[in-house]
Amino acid sequence: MERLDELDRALLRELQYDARQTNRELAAKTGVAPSTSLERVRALRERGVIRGYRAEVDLAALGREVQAMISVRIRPPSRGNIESFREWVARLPETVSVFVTSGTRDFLIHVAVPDTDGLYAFVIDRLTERREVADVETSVVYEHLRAPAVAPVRERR
Amino acid sequence: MERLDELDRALLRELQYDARQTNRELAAKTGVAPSTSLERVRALRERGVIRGYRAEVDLAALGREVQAMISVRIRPPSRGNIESFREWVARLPETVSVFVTSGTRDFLIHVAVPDTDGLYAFVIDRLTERREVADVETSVVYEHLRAPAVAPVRERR
DNA sequence: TACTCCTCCGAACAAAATTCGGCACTGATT
DNA sequence: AATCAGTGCCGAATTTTGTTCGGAGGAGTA
Repeated sequence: MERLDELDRALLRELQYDARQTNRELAAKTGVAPSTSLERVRALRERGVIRGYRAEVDLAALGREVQAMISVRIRPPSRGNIESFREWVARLPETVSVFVTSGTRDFLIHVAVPDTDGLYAFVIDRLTERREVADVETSVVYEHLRAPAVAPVRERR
Repeated sequence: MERLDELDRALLRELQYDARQTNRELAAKTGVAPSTSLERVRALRERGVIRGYRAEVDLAALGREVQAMISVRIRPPSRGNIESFREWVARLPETVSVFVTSGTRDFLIHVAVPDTDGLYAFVIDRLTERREVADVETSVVYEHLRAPAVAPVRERR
């Protein structure tokens, strides 16, 4: 994969910070012409460096006040079991994201639910309906910090 | 907080799927006039329901091929220790996100580093420089699936 | 009915995205 | 040293979009 130069990196920093700023702002902040930044960003998108643009939504505002990380052990941890569980869990409405991991647990599931009842129900109703789930451990998430995308680029010249 | 109606929800779905589509597309897909969708989206942003817009970047393309979840126990788990560790770890360049959790561990840190050496170095150099870190457990992340934002809205009429 | 409050609409205007011809630079070739 | 191809960037022209705002329509109230 083609390497990224300083301009690419600056554009990525800016777009992680605010993906909806105008191309003109992007160009001004990175010190190039709008047509140049447009072309670079398009290339980054086509190369797959930028995977997409997402609105970050406040889960609490959607009525999902309680978040948790649930670690799951699958037995036996065969490819078939891992893959089918992965597909299934990623599609549940409670699921925010899924990590497939090494170690004593095979999955780490980030869920957001309306309340603690919803959390309990998720664990004892949803998860246990899967035979391959051997072990579950739930931790409530008090706070979730995203790493502040690297500080935005300051204007040049 | 003011409740969300069907239009708000449809707009959120669309913006989670693609935050860079034009307001006109948004309006067409949700069956309202562009001025209406513009006003709704602005309100959602001002209310804090939409927290921001982010480009999703392929970490491997940035040379961070290895991801891990690192759970950390802080001793004693006093407010001072928790808060200072949280601020410190969230600012490290390796950190992708930080979960403050209940249970036997106090933190879960999602990191992305160039290679396994980088991971090892993060754990034995960075983390252990903090006195309050009592215990660390590392799991390599083989795969990270984001829950597919709910299926986009189909065009009305 | 008359009134107020909202929400949404659509046309007009301002601003942005997008295209594309051409210039400048680089490196290879002769 | 001169030529040439390839590449990346620029800026003006064009197309598309964002944004504003007056007014229409509907719901609720007195």
